[in-house]
Amino acid sequence: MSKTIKIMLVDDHAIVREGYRSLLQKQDNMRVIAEASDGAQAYLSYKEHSPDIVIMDISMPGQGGLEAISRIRQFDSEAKIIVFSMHQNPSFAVQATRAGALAYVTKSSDPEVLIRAIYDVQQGKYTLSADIAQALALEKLGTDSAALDQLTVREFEILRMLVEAKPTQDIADTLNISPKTVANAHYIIKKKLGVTSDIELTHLAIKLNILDLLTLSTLES
Amino acid sequence: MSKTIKIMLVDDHAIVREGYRSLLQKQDNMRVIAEASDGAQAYLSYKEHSPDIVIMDISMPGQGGLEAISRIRQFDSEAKIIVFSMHQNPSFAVQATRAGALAYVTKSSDPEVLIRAIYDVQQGKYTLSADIAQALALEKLGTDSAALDQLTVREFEILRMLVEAKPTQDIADTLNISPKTVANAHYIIKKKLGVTSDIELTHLAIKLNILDLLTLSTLES
DNA sequence: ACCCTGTCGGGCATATTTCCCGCTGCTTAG
DNA sequence: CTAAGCAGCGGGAAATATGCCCGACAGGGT
Repeated sequence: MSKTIKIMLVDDHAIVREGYRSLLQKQDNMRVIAEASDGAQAYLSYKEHSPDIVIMDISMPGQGGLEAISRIRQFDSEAKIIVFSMHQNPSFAVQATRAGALAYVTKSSDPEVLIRAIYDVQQGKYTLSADIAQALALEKLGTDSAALDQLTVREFEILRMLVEAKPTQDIADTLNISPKTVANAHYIIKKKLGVTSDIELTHLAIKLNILDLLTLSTLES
Repeated sequence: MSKTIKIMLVDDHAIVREGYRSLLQKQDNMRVIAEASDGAQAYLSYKEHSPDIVIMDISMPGQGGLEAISRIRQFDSEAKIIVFSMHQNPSFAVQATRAGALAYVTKSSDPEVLIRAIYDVQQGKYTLSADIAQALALEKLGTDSAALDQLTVREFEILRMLVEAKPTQDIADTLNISPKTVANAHYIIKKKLGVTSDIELTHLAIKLNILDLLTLSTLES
């Protein structure tokens, strides 16, 4: 434990970065050397600062965290990235690790879980927070749809944008690919998930907690 | 600036509470005197500590923040509550203020916006973060929930089946009309409601409580 | 080197959407 | 009674989207 671990924080909420910093300052062998508030910045900042560990949120505006993880790992295949997410859905963990993350910790975990994960990842160990590990285990037991895990990282990302009702053109723009590719992915996604209409697709997204209902509902009154 | 402002924090993510604390410590006239990680705790803790200001997240497990706000205000109609949420959706702000919050600040705002809100609320002023104020203004010019009244009875009937992902053919069969008519109605409905995709249509249906989520969600965890 | 998988997009036949139209039947007002 | 208006029904035709195919290319693993 002699060497100082250099850490980069990526989260679009300033208050959360404040929290990380405050938390990590209490560990005398960790230092926050860089921060970013979106995926694109994260990539640039990684190249500039070469941190030992990246702590990254994956639900960020624009080109999200998964894309950033891929890009960073493409640049440095040794990059050690911990995903720190609000999503309890194990499929997010699956996609994150597929994109190249070494750990997945939920924000509802105790702060010490994150600290543990940093040490583990530093030593090259893979980590899942307890709640996710359990959910993943349940999913394995055949229960419900691990159907999402059939999707590739890219497809998953496109799916998330699709079910937020983003127009094909917008998706193509943010991912810098052709609308035709998005349309093809759209088709593949429906095929893999076994649905035939966009409405069914949306239902599925709700069931699988990809679509955050809280962002839409809140009615009655 | 003589009196110290006593603050209670309510957020289910420990890391975010850490962030608040770190941030507020920098203000020498504010002190965090209590914390809670869910709505029920928040209510009990409020009664015990009588803070000057409550900073509350509203997307929490269980009975959530809105419920907690109502309960607290029922107990103390002078309670000063700031909602600090990740949701940019203005209807959250509407709901929050309806429940009795005096301010709504998004987590993507600069930390200083929260500090400002604390001072404002302390003086009884109502505050919205800039992004929400704008979104709310836009919403006024745009869609409103009475859009449904534009639909004829038949159209409404077809809409309900559509958003349940019933195939066009099935709808035609149950209503004893031609699939072509259903397709036409489908088109008219989207046009009247001002949406361009079926995914948007489904979102709208959820917002307007046409689609009964309980029939598909099976939520847990 | 080789295969395998993921990503990207062109091609193209088919299906759907979009918008127009005309027809019916029911109400309401003049 | 009669015209006007609206709901419902569905055909036609052009514009788009979908479904499914393909080939290309890059990176990883054996």
